[in-house]
Amino acid sequence: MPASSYFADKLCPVRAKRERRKEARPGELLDAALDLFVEKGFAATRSEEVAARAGVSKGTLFLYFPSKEELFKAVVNENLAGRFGAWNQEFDAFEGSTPDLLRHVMRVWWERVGSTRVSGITKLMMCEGGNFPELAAFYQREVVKPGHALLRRIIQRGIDRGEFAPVEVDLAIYTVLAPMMFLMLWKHSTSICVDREIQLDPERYLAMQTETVLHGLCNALGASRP
Amino acid sequence: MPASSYFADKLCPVRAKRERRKEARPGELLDAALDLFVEKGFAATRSEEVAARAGVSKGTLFLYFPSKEELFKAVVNENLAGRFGAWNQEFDAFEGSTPDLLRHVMRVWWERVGSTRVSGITKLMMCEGGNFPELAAFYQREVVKPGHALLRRIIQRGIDRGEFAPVEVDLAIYTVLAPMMFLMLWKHSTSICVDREIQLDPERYLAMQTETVLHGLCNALGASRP
Amino acid sequence: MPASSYFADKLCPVRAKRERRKEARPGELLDAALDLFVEKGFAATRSEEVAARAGVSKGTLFLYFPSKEELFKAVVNENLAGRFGAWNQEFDAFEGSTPDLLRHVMRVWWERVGSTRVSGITKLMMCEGGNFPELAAFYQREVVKPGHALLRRIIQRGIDRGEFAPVEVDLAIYTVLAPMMFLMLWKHSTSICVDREIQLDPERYLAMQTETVLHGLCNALGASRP
Amino acid sequence: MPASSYFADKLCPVRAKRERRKEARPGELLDAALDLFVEKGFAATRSEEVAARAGVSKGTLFLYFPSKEELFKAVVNENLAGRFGAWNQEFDAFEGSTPDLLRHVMRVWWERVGSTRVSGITKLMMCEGGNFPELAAFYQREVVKPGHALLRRIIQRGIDRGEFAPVEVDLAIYTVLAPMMFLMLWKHSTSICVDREIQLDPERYLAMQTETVLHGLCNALGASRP
DNA sequence: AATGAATGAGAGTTCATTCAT
DNA sequence: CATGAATGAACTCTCATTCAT
Repeated sequence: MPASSYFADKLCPVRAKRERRKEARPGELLDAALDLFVEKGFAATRSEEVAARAGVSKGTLFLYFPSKEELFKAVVNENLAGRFGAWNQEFDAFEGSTPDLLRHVMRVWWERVGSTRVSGITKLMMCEGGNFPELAAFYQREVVKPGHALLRRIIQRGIDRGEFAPVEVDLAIYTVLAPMMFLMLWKHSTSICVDREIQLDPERYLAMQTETVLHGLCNALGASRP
Repeated sequence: MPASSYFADKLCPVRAKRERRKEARPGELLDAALDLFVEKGFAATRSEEVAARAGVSKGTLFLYFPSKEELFKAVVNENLAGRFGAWNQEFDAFEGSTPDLLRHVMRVWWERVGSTRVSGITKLMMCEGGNFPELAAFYQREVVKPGHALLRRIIQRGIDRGEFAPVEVDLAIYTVLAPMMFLMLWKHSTSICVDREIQLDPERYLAMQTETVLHGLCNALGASRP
Repeated sequence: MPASSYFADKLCPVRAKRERRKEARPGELLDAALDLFVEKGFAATRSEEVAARAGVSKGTLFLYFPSKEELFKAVVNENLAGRFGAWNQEFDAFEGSTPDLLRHVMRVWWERVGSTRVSGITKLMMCEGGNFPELAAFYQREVVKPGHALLRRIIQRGIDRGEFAPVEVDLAIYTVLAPMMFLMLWKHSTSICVDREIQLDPERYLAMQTETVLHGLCNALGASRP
Repeated sequence: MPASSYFADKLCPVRAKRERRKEARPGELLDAALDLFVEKGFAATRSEEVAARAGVSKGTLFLYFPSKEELFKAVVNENLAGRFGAWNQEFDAFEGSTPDLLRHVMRVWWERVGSTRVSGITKLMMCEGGNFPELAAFYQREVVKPGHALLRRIIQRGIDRGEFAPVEVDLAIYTVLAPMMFLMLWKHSTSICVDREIQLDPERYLAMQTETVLHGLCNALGASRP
């Protein structure tokens, strides 16, 4: 579970209980907000409920976050935007083949994002982005762009190393993205599934799609119909 | 574009202006409602705005539909639920191979649903179903179930005719559904796309996925892990 | 059942069915209105429902009565205000003792008003008069005043003939009125009664109260404070 | 005037202004609501007006009472339902004869209910109960039943002590109730009274009716016609 | 720092009345 | 005469945000 990194968490060994709670506040609020945003969406989540779930009063929420939109942005930072630095470093350090890197990336993505609450944020943005242009712009800038850049570098790495065919990179990004996005939507759209989620095994689905994608990338299937 | 079949439109060459408007009203309202529901979602669409777009006043809307929820249900009936009868007939009459039938179905689906406003309804249900349980139940019953049944029959046809491997049918349904659902989401989540939709050519994407799926169905890839 | 006397009902032996219906319209509307006003009250009765019960359209109602208030006034005229003329004549012609006249009046009132739907109008005015000042004024003028006058003449007759003590007439009126009004309220307040109206036998109650009142009138109990 | 006992009012000598207001709010709102319900009835009273009369905004009202119906129930509790406990105790402790007890009860009822705004609630229920079934049921349960029980015990006491004839108790209840209910209706139906309420002196009316009722109870007049 | 009472714009829905046909 | 489609003001209830304490 990501700790509160949006608000400084300077380490300090000795700390009174009261004070610790105070410093934990933003994190608790972000945690509650993530829960509720994912469960109900942005518009349908009431500020008061976020506060209640974090164990504080409505007023306190607005003490830390000047508006519901800013709260949402903080949630995005905490759980997605703020983590690209580490991810980029991690993947840059990868030493194996690019197909293996891509397999690794998709597995890791599933573990850290896809299978967690965090994937609900992406679903939320797809659903409500149109109604909250400022949030959409923020998400674009802070999540979509870095995410695309990350994938672009990987694909470019494959092309540069001769492991991938010289595909059109911007198109290839979406080939990789598509199965991940579908899984997120699926996972959070319980209302549309018939008999609980027995039907779709996410990990098998993802593994299969990964291979399909790799097949395409290695053989330039994405560029022309066979 | 589907004509108003939800409300009877008996032909009658001579017709007073007022009366014609009356008969056109439900259709106009459903049309406006579809637009707005797709654009903003269910909760964020204001009844008055639907009325305004149809060129009538707030009160008139409630003359035809007793509540916003019923309006939505009527939109679903008009554009999805009410059309399964014809689709079933059409596909039952297909005489070629089952792989060709599946290719036909997916192309036709794209033409008539996926590429039109109607796909926005499915996106909407995935996004807001959780907040409107009655609508979710209605959609389940009137759209999801018939849709699954339609696909199930096709897949079963393939198995029966020895064209498909004896895959687990309920699982296979989702393999077919996945790319269609992804496309719908994608199309209606402009707020998340970077530079307009240059990036993803839906028809190419769909064609490719169709072949992948068919490959899986014909070789039972979905039945056992490679 | 009082026929439509508010609208002229000139007798005419031969009449086409269509035309008769036309002339019956106002009466049917008044009848429906009486039903609904008594059942739901003035404010809670919807114009459309009155029309529907009379078998005509909303528009037709407003063709005969320019507003809901005028409709109500017509109902009052038809069932109460317009009948004082006949009642006065009838009671003026009474030849027995004044106590017997009073007994007769109260019995007759119960038969023609108290026990019928019409008593609901009085209840309605007591309940909603405050919210509809114009109706209250109309009812005052057209029903309360004539009613008081009717009773005043009877009581005065008793005094003049030496049958009643020289009571304060205006006070005595209310002594007579009270049990009648209570009965009306009671009859139309089913929501407050515990086990259906088994408990109160209106006729016995009225008979008893009549004797009590007569006792008071004959012995001037109402005339001086003890 | 009944103090706010529906909401606890723990005494606390020192109190910040804001907090004092908060504790007073429910009482102020109930007070305003009683005023307006009595003046206009339930349906015709607008929530916003209640709030305004209590000196707060629309929203504040709904902070304390989740709906107009609940507000009404609270008013009933505060002014009627919640007071039967004390009344029962008080009357149980009475040591005189049962006729004196009944005289006392009726006098006390007039002082504490009949002559106050509270009697307007009963009038309101008689007028609008039919349109608001849930309120009617609540009033039945919380007021009518306890009220009947209270009277039943008194009448039974009289019979048990040989002071009353062995009348049918359930019928006798209504004999006692009738004059009280008439007075309430009368008092709140100003719109029907001719020249202000000069005409009916409630206390004299009640005293007279009390004696009539007692006469009946002591001599079993209620059981058979003389 | 923390509270929670208070606000008020805005949503869905109802219904008396009008008027073109 | 008769219709019923259309209107729009009015009503109840919600919730993000403010601010005195």
